[in-house]
Amino acid sequence: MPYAEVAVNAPSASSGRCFSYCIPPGMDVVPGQLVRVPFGSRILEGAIVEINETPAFEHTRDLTAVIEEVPPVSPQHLQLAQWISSHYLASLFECIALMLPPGFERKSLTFLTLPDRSETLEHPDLRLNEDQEHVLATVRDMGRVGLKEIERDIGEKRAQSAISGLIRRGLLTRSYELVSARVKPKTGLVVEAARHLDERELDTVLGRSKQRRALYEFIASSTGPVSWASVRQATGCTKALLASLVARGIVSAREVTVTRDPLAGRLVNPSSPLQLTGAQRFALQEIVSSLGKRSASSAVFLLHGVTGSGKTEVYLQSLAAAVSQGKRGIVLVPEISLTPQTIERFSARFPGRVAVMHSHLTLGEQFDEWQRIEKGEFDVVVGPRSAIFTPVSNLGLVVIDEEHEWTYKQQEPAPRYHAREVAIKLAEMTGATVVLGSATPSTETFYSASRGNYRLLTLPERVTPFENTPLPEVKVVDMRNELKSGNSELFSRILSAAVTDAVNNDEQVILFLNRRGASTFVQCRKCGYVLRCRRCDISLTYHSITDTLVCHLCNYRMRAPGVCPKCGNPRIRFLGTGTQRLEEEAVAAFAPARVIRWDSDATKGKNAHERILGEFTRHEADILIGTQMITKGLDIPNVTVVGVMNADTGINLPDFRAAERTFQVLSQVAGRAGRGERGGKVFFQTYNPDHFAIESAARHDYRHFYDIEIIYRRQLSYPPFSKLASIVYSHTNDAVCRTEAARLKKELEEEREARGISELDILGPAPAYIHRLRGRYRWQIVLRGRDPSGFLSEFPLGRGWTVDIDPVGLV
DNA sequence: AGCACGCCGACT
DNA sequence: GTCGGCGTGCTC
Repeated sequence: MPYAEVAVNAPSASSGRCFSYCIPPGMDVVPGQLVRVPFGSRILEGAIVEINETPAFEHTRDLTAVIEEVPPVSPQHLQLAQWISSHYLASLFECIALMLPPGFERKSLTFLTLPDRSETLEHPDLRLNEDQEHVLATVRDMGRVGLKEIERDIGEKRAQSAISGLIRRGLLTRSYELVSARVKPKTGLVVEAARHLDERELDTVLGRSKQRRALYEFIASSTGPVSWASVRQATGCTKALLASLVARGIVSAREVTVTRDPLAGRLVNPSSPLQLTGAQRFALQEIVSSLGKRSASSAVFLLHGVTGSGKTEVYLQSLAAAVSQGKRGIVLVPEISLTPQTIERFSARFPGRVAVMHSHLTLGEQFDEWQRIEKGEFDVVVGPRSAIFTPVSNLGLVVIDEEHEWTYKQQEPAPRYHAREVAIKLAEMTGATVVLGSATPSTETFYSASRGNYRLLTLPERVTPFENTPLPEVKVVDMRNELKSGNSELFSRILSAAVTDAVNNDEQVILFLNRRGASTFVQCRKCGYVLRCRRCDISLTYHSITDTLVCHLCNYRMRAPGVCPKCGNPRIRFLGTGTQRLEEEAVAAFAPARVIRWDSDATKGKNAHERILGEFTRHEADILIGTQMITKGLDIPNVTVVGVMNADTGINLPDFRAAERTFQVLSQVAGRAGRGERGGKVFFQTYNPDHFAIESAARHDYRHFYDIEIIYRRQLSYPPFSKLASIVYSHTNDAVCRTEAARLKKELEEEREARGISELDILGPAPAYIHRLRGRYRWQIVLRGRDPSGFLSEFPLGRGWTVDIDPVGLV
């Protein structure tokens, strides 16, 4: 009698815990399959992880059923899910769910029905309140009512108390139903002429009906089968008319599965490989030679090349090499750069063989794309971080473009995985090669490359249509001097002059506003000094209610100073200029230049991105104002001036990666200028002209940045010299939250001593950077050490705690 | 999501 | 002593 170990979709079945079930005779199951299982009083979904002759638990119940709509998860993906579950401390079922087709819903709906025996209904001394009468009447009328509907009627709280009262008295029963597949394959009617009639037959078979004749002729004139939907649209005929033709046996009609293809109707001109530079050729050779090797360990390459150095061409030719060996590839790109241009670039090189996974596709399109990947209809899958989980068999190559991007880390909900780490793990299991590409690699990745864990491939030159266009010249503008000289405008004099010049010459300008983290820190307007935590070296966050400065890692607090502690200046200001104000000031300062704004407010609605971008590309506007969004994929030769309004706000985010982020963003913005033959100028307005992140970005010098950054990381033992884990407690009451966090910290410390672990710092508790979220307060503890994930895996956290391993951004 | 269990205060 | 509120943990 075989038994199945099942990962159940229940919140308390956290981490990798499984439950044992008996496989009833006649039920055919394999590991990786989705099943329904009895769990307490409910039926839940689960995934079979293992099948054994003996159960791991004595008292087993039977599996209820197999969920047929979903193909079993492959053994490799199952293994990957287990790794994600143990490393990121997420429930195994949630991790397996990452591998399921899009649109697979895992919701359980509750329904209310009357009990079978209805004699209790007539019981005389049952006193019911108004809500209960209402619920009972509704259920009597409808037979079966969804819990959601009752809740909509009388509110969640009242519905629950009324219903539980009724159930206790035996007047009502509750049942559950699982919605497992919200999306289904789409079918459509296809018609075809069954046989061709000659002139003489036409009249005898079709009769005198003109309409009938027109419909037949339309169908007969098309070569092969056509969809009924298109025929109906063209002829205006009804289904009854079609039926009369089918009945006469001269037209055949059948239901077929229709593929919802996101690339349908887009004609691409197939592109051929481009001529490579020496460095590109070398990189390609190295990658291709690793493809052939069937070694157990993975080969990870870091392809480090400045903007425009031709990384994509190396990806394309590496993929082509993998495909020619009968293998397949996955290309991960940050969501924001998954533009039509990117997709076209890949699909042009592999016509008809590229799958696109994208959150902007309809669920139906995602579903069909996924199914076709599973069937092996594609050689290359392009998509955001979740595309790493698509069922690509015979994986040979994984490309992660812009590997430093934080969008590769899933934040919410769990599992909070990093697609880069998952890809490396998957490659390790499949023997695939990984190529990490970036102009500004993350410090961790570059460190790995410098240690020889990854192989470093460098593309030093820019390959643009105008041979060897130098990187644009960057001018760092010291805003302290502007203030001293009496200019308190947003635009420095030099930027103002450059913009005016460009507009007069019929050239275009991009003004970039770094909005992230603005207005949370205190900065001296004279010397640019920003207060930082002495222990954690992250900037202190200003809290206006208490007029204090707080460190969000270790909870160090101080009263906000009235004068600058460094130079004594009383003008300590709070930054925060919106894109709207910048737009207004730009319109006023550079009239009659045409200004458009591109930020998350301006791009609400479908195709807004493409519309605004198109407008600017066609030179219907002279100045483009934007935030982070404009740093990606904009490639407009006519842009000759790029101004960064506040280059240093990013530096002051309370995040140990703030300098790295700033460097990356500035480098990317600087790459937006001078992509045409006229070259370009870039201006960084800043209060910190000497900061190494700004300096290195201005000099286009990654190594300079890295060499300094790695020293700071070592000094403060931040990654890559340690690993971090952030654990957050959230509660509606701030004091409860703080007390619980303090209690857990003590327990963690005791556990650390008990286990004799030396390399583990426990920082905090401190209020989380977003202290209040959706009405709940949040406090966090940060663990820093060699293996915080391993430490926490044997230390179950109670209710209300969430874990984030290797957190990115404002934790 | 329910149900059992256990702890604590108010009452017979 | 006993009833019942609710907070906590378990469901193979």
